[in-house]
Amino acid sequence: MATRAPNVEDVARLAGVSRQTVSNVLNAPQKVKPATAKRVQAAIKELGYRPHASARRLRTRRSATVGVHLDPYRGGISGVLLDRFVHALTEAAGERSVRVLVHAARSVAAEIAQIRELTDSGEIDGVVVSGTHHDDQRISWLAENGIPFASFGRSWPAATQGAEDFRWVDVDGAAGTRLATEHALQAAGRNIAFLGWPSPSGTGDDRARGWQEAMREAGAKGPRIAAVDSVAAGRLAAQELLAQTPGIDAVICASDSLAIGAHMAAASAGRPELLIIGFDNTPTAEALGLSSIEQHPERVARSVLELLFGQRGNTVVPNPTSPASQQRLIAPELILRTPVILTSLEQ
Amino acid sequence: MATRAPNVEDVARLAGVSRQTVSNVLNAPQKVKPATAKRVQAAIKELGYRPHASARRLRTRRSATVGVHLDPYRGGISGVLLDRFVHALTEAAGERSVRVLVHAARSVAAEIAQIRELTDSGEIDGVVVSGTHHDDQRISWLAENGIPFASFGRSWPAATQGAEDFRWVDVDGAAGTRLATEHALQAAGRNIAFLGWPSPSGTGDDRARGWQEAMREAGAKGPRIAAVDSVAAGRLAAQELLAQTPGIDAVICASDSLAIGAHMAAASAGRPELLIIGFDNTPTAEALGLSSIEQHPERVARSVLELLFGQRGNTVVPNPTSPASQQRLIAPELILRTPVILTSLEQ
DNA sequence: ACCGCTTATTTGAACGTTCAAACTGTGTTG
DNA sequence: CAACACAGTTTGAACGTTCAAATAAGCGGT
Repeated sequence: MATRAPNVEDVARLAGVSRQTVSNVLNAPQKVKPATAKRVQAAIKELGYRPHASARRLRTRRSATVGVHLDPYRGGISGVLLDRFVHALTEAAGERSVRVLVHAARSVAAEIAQIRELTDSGEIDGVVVSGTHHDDQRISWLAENGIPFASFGRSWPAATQGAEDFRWVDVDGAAGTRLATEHALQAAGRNIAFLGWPSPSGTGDDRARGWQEAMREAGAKGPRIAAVDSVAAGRLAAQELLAQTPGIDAVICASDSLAIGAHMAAASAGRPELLIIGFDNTPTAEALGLSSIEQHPERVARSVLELLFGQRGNTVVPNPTSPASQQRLIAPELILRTPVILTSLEQ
Repeated sequence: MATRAPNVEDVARLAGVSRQTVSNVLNAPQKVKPATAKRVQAAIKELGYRPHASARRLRTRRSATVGVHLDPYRGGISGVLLDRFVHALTEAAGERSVRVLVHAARSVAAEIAQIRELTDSGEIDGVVVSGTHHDDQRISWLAENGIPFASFGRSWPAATQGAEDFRWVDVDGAAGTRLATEHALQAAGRNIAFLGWPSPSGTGDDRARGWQEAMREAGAKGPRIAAVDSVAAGRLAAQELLAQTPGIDAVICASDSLAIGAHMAAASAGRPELLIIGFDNTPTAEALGLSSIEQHPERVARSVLELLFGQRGNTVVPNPTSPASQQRLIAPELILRTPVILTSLEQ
């Protein structure tokens, strides 16, 4: 028992060839005569040979591994979407033999320090960044240090500072709220409010724009209000909205948290049937039967990997130097549900 | 630009010592005279030296990396707890320089194949398993193949078959439902129902037991009903319960999904104030203000790592051969909230 | 028969680290 | 004072792979 694991030499001996030929069978099969390859494959199978990853990494100086930062758990439902993204990324990476290494840090500085350590020590070849924002330090740092990366989240104007332009995939938030607004115009009425986040917010303003444009095109008008991203804040803001503007026909929200809050407020105000549409399509929205915008994080993950590793394979592509078509917008989808109507009896 | 990264030899030259001394400064400082260590540290800093992980792994035959399987995303809120666990595991691992490699597979067979590949190729030293169940194939396979592992989820009788006993950490489900039941007995009344999952279910039956025991001790009695783990099924089951047993004072649930369903059913039945307590303390329960049992996945993660890697360090401990105290139960906590009372107006 | 060209295969070296053993110097002990 | 223990340090080798260069084999054309 516990005998040494077979290596490339053992396989070579059994197959009657040299080390390098075995290596070629695995890494460049077209260089090997089919008959030879067959013998080698048989030897590999017989011995149960598996290449030692560290030796390969040491020699090739590539790890075929990508680092993903996990944002700290804050409670609330906002983190759920990113977890779905990480899941999807892991699945897509597995299909092309790319490994996913997750890491966590409490601050941006610590995150950067960690990425530096992981790349310097050769543990990862590149990084997937998520949740980019205005003036994102990570982006410029990664670009300056020549570390290959791609992001879930676009380059918001200020973030681009220093870093030319980089590879990103994002969900077309404006298209999402446009879908929602157009549906509401048709199904509920013309007085449609938008409940979003305080400006400036790249993602938030983008989502507001879809509503705004759809309203303008329809010649309709409605109030735009803002609240920080939580159920409680959304509820408060919606409460005030409904009190001041009684004729509201629907509320388009920048997140499911806000939508849930709005739903509660609507029920309190005696309008439990009010059409409310959220964003992110979280399990919570699903549980309550709230309509929402599905981001399709699986598609985002696949695209991010394509930008970072190319169409196929597990070798990272260096950061682009000239602005090429290295950005992709994913079309979201409107998920309509019949809501569980709420009526708050408190207060 | 793009000059070769410094290695141990470069540091040695600059500090006027040998390779091995540099290595010792990093891995066994007590073997090095303080004055020498200081010189070496300075040289390391000056060059910005960082050991190459692959070379180290190759030589030591350890990767200081643990594999974690991500269960496929099924929608619903049940996966949220595991994501929290993965987060916590990543944070705790980072503190002791253990890497976390996530992988995904669509079937148990594929998961096992993946673990085999990752261990054979030396990418991971051990595995963290979650969601153990009756007759869990992974457990026996890991044990048979001598792959170090620890699990979030205990060894349910049938799962132990073949594998003696293994290292696990779990949340004391019975203690959780006992807390919930005792609170309900005191705050709501003596007729308390339990809404759980169909038997046999290791986790589910364990949670039922806490309610059962607390009720017996109080000399109280109540119905036990079952539904598959979804909001819809929970709602249906609770609807029926409330129709058949009008005197119910509270409902203890095996999950937040069931609790949300029960909450809706209660509102429908004109009893929106009925005390309902869920399990898992998901963001959804938080958003709705539902009381629930907090599992403290952070504590679980820390314990799992301690079992797998020992009190400190990043070297895996082999699977135990004799039954030692290699299991831990984490005490859950009852989180009380003032619910957003629901009344369904449908139907 | 020779050359040139391609295809197939082998050989030596290198990636950067740590292990194991050898080698110093310094103090302790009988 | 020789023998010994021991802390501190160095040296050669090894981990398993792939790169780069060298060799061998096949083959058509002159």
